[in-house]
Amino acid sequence: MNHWLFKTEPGCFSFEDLKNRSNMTEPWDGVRNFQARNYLRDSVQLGDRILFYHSNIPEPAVVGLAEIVRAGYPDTTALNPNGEHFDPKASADKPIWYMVDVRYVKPLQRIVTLASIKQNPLLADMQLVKRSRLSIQPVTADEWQIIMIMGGMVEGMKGQ
DNA sequence: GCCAACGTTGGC
DNA sequence: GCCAACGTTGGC
Repeated sequence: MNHWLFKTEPGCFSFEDLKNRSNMTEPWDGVRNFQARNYLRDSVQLGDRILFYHSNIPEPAVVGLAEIVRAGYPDTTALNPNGEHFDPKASADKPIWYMVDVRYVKPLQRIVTLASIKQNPLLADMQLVKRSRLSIQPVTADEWQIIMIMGGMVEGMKGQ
């Protein structure tokens, strides 16, 4: 199983919004970056776990956990000329863009801010630190575990 | 709202 | 196929 970090602007779609969706599930569409697309198309698998990250706010942070409930499939919002994610180069035959479905799991006990991630030398190699603009990022098992500890999700380590 | 980082586009 | 120009992201 792989781990990922998915970024979103909470003003656009937040972790709370995900919780309020039917079945707490939402298609993760509109990704228009090739590197992120490649992850969605080729690497993200059913059951993979997600760090849900809020960007573009005063205190950017990982706020909760989600999971993949459907692996990559064509992002049809690229075919809708009236939608904001329309791409004239995409077609049903060659969709270009891909999406996955994600489901709400649970919030972190404590959010893990970008500032605290940057301060942790064990997380210095995280994509979030090194390539901050990428909206879909792989997270290693070690990094995941550290975030879980920082987020108060590991028994006996709350309050650290 | 500024600006650095960086991905994408397009002229040659 | 190089690389300058341009657009977007996202932290601050």
